[in-house]
Amino acid sequence: MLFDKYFLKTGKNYSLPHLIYKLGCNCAISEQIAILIMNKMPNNKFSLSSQLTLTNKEYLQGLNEQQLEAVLNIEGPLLVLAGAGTGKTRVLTTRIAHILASNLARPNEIISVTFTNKAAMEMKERVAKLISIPLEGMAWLGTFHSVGAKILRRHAELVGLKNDFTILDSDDQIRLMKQILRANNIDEKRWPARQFASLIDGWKNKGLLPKDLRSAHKSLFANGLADKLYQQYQQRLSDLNAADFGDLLLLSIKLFKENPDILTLYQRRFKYILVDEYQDSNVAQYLWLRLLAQGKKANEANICVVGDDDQSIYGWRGAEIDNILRFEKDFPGAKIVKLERNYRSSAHILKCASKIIANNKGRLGKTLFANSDNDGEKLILTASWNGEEEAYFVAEQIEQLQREGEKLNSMAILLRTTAQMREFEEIFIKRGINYRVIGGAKFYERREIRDSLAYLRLIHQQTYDLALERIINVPKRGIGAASVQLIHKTARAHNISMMQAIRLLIETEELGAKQRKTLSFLIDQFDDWSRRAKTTPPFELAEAVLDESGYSAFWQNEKTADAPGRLENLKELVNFMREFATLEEFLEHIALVLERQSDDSLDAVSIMTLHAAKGLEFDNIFLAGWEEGLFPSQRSLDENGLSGLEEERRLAYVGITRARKRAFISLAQNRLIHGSWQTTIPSRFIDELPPSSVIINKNHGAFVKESANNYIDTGSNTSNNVDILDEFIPNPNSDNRVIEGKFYEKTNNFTSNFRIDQRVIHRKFGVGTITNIEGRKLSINFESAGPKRVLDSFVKEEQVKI
DNA sequence: CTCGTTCGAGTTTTT
DNA sequence: CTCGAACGAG
Repeated sequence: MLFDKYFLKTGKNYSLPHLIYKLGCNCAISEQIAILIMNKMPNNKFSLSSQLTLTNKEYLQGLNEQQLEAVLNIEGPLLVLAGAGTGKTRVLTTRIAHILASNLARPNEIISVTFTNKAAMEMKERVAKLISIPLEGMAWLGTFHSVGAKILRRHAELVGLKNDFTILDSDDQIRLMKQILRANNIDEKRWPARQFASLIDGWKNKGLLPKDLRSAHKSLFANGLADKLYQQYQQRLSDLNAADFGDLLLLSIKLFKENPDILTLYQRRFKYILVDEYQDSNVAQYLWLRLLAQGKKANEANICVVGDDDQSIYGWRGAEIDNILRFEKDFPGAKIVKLERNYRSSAHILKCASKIIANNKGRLGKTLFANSDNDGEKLILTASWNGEEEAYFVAEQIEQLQREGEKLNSMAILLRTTAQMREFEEIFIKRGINYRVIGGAKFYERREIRDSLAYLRLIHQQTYDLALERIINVPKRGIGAASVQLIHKTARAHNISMMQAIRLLIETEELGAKQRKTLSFLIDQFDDWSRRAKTTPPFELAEAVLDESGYSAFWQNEKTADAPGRLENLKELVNFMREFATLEEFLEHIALVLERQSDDSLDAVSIMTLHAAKGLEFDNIFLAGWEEGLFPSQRSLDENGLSGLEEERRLAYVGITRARKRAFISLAQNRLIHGSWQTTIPSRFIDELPPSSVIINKNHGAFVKESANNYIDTGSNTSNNVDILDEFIPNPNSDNRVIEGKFYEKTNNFTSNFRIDQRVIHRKFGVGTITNIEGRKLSINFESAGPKRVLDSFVKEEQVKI
């Protein structure tokens, strides 16, 4: 390079501005040189500050050396290994800002992909904040799937679709699958549609079309018919002008492979490729990226991937940790930047996380170090008698933190399984601690939302049979399986949509008189709605449809505990639609990006799975259920052996690194699993914690021993955590245990936190009012079910669940 | 066609 | 235990 020559020839330490002046470079090039100099000079004579003065770009302010290196190295392949809490998003967004500000590409010439809508949104907003460019400019910043869909829509006809193809949700997918299995006379008991759907999903994640299946794949389902069924499924999708999630990438790959001219078009267009959370990418995503990057030689590809091999926790869903491990091989000469300065957690917390993850083999190897000098608080380890007491401990601890001035918003409970959530919800309701459940059933996966969307899709596109099947008898109209079968048969026979088939059938005698009348009315309604859709704003239309179809009334009449919540969700959906000018525009976005943002204006503890916690951070983290079999999960161990264990360990790493100030790990000695009590063994991960950063809490029900100190600081104690813990494992025969100095009896004399005249909700009986309380037994007068006596743990206070 | 009952299965789930 | 799907009686 020119610079190399110059530098070697002069051998002098010119000031950077001087150098640049001499070389007459423009600003963007000069930054490259700054980096080169930094690398060339053994003791880094050019300080960071001189570089900043030089570049004088305010968006670069405050980046550390590694971050700056990741941002400024824009030419050629780059792997950024970003440990937890090291400013990964900041690097990505600043890098985009830098490319744009240096006029190296226009916004629509940068493709940057993420896994979640949330991450994509955050990036858009942060880029816009760094440099003032309009958000719409970043047309190719989005999730893998939304970008894939965008490309696919432009060339749909080349893969057997029309450009207005529908994106199927997993519900529709299963429905379609069932039809195919039925048509092939396959025993649905022995070969469930759900299982086949997940198999196909797995194949699509691996980039496999039906023709690519090997016999080992085929034999996994229906005695070797798997490829035929998969083929039929793809054919049906094409007939329906629909694609499932997997297709968005798989068909894009197919499109690129079969049409090199189109691929070239995109390779030229995308001057820079950026990928977030690369450790979570699967084979299909890898192939897709590689095709796009192949416009240039591998060592010149402008592809920048950011990720953390230690946070790869989606292997069970097809993510290939190998993608990140072999990036250097795929792109020879790739530069690797490690971000290891952690701005989030205290030193003790980082030590715990690092010690655990160090037990994994095959890592790229990073060591996080804390940014502050203060070691912070040690991790607190607590054993409880059972799950209920564990939740009790957490609740007490939360209240204690609250008394110390911590907000509920600063706390989160991270669990391995969703099944563990119930116990926490129950105690929080009893104690009046606000909480929110993150993840779980997604907004768009809820029945009421899917039903509403089916109506709207059908209004937009009357040929969308799957939607019609979904709502033809919702609310109940007296159109049962027999009628649907007949409609189906007629549609197939004439090769028309089901809606068309109904139009034919209501002119004949084939249906019962009642059904004919009902369907005729329904058809008229849909025609009317479709007409109105052209002039009415979407939210108004939706409101009218939900009302006129009787769908809202259906939930209003339903007296179950969740009915009010569902009505709330419907309102929310209608509200959300206000942002859209046309129904089409709304539906276009809905399949990929309907998410409910949580309301942080309310102070509440968050409850979520460890998986859902990735990317989030809280001051105070509770990690519950650290028991062998539960965490690490037995199934992971059984099915994936060592690699399964390592993924569980990464999950532990993710969990601990969510904490800024405090982390609490807890376990229960006994746990109710599938209805029977099991004695547990503390998780092996507990043994992997560094004793010098852990405190064992014996001020809890599990610990019968009296002691002046509430905690044992293991300090430099050589014995491992579990041995120490063992000393304090409770006596199973003792019913009375000490919690925070108070006498707490396990069962009978428990006073209920409910009060007479309080309004409560019961899972089965619905809403009612408490008339009497005896210990834990409540007498309740239910509005629909009448007076009943139930245990307090079966009812919840009537309130809108957040 | 609808409602009630029994039966069986049971991590994690970014799109 | 606790949810859904499947089946049989009105």
